[in-house]
Amino acid sequence: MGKLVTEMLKGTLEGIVLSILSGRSAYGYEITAWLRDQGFSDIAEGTIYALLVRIEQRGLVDVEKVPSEKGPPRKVYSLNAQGREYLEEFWRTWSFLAERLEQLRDGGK
Amino acid sequence: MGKLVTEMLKGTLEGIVLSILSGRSAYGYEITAWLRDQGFSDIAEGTIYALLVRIEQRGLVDVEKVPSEKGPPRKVYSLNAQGREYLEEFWRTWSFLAERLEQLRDGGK
DNA sequence: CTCAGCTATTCAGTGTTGCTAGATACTGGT
DNA sequence: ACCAGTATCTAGCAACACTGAATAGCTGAG
Repeated sequence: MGKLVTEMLKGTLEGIVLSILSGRSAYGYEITAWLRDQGFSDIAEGTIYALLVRIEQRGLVDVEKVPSEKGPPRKVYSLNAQGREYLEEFWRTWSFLAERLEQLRDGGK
Repeated sequence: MGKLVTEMLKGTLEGIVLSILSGRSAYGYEITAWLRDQGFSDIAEGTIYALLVRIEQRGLVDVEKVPSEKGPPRKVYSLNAQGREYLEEFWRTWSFLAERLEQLRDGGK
């Protein structure tokens, strides 16, 4: 991919991560690995950590420090009530945008 | 809408505008008005003009100055071959992202 | 004629976001 | 002791959309 996907991720990456956390708790390293698996090949390590700090400060997730056998302690994030609310708002916004774009794609044919 | 849609527009607004131009030529004021009609209520005037300058500099559009009966001359933009190519790339990237997101939305249920 | 209001474009400054690139820290195997 | 894999954090950067204002041309009301 490249620059195009990078710009598109602005605004959506946050929703993606929250969406992952809505299914199960997870920590940064794990989320990054999972995203790479899903084809987001160039998502930078640091990006996820910075994003997690942000959503924590906004109170969308709860954090728990869990010791790991394989390295430094993990910070495990889980979506809280406020986060769920925000995620719903995210999906509404996404739907709005996706609809308009699909319309444009068909119309532009 | 608000901040959420603003962030999501980063990267997609460009595709939206190119997509509009793939159907017919248009000028900034016209595009802004059309977008507002489509529900993008808070797209700023200046944003579209800045975007048009950008895509012009990247050689994705051709420009023609056309006198207007109702005001200063219009800068009418039309998509050129390079722009069409770029637009296709945009749709590929969009599809990639949209697919992943739909998957997440279903999975997160 | 002048001023308000619509048309039309431009620009400097700001905030948010993801990336780059590196530092830091803990564990286990050689 | 050293290295690889796990795990997190940080400072500085670039791109993009928004804010708010300035500029400029035309028309119709007063």
